[in-house]
Amino acid sequence: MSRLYAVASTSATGPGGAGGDTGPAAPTDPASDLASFFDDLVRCETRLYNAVGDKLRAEHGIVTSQYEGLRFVRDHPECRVADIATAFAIGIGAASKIIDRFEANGWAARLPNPADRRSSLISLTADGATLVAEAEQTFHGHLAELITTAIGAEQVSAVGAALATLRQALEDARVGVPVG
Amino acid sequence: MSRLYAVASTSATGPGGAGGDTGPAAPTDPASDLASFFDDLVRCETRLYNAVGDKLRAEHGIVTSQYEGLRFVRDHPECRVADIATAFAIGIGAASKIIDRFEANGWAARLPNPADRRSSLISLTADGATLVAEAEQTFHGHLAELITTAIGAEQVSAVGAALATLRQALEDARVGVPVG
DNA sequence: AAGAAGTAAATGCCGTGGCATGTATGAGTA
DNA sequence: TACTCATACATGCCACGGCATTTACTTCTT
Repeated sequence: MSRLYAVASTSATGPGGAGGDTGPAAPTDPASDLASFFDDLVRCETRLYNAVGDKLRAEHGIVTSQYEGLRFVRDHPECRVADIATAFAIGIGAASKIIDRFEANGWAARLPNPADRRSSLISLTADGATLVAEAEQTFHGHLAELITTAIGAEQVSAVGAALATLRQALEDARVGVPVG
Repeated sequence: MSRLYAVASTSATGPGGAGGDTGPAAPTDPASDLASFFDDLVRCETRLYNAVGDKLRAEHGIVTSQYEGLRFVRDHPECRVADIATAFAIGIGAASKIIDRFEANGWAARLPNPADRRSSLISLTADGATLVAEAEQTFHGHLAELITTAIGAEQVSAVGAALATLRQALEDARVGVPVG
């Protein structure tokens, strides 16, 4: 027998969006709206993250989180472990382990921090730089394929702007930062 | 000293690759745009997911993924393990283990499926229904607090519509579905 | 009917992140 | 200096998901 997929609450608000019909009663219940928003956000993120990761693994032997970490270290040379944790809203321990693996793979190195011997300055090795440069091509290409076939460039811009605003607000308020 | 946070957005064309950029006043390089879009999407998702999870754990002893699973089972009574895997774009094994934990906690039960003895029909117990109803209040309240203080309702609608479209496209194309 | 092939999901191993704890170092104070 | 407190990180244990494998059942083919 046929099964329902992800019908759930969500998307039901429909493309009409702005107008918002919603059949029987309330035009747009704010709580439902936010729940749908969150749901769609999480589902899009999961699938895009998975799909890009599949591609990155197949072509470069890394996954999305590693790609993101490599790119961050490249763009922030001599960063510290805590910087990585902050940027990705993960715990310090997790960030430390990410760098452990980068070092084990020869992609990055911890250099002594002369200003503070508790921490290290992290930078990519030549291998790491090569890897991330190659992976970036794959990443951009596949992302474009996935997104632009589904929504238009102007929607990407609009959503991107709103998400950037939201992101900034969450970061400023230190929302959703793990403890350790 | 204090370190930069996640600047990444559009500035990433840094050293090395400079080459043929579109120029200083053209912030709409499609590849960069999509990368920023993805980055902001992932960061927003992570922080919201973490923040809501903190609240849910504090007040109900569950985390976001469990809340989502409970809500799905409530909204899809007699669903099967595969339905859960499909809805959340996770593997069958992971979905099976989620239900294992729900059962262990007394929140859901596997009932025999008369139409196919390989699978079970999953439904919430009374405890599970109570829990998800309570958690839903927390979820909605906290989500509203986090989002509406950052972006306006019309932006939520616009972004939500675009994300719903994207989500639908990704689901239709079976993008980002794990194997197992 | 019998065998082959496909499907649903349970299980094991592994990698990864969260959280708690431990350890070294730096900063502040008397 | 000595003492206290805060910081930066490393490490250990646990929970969870991906993937591979296994088991039970169903469906298809002949």
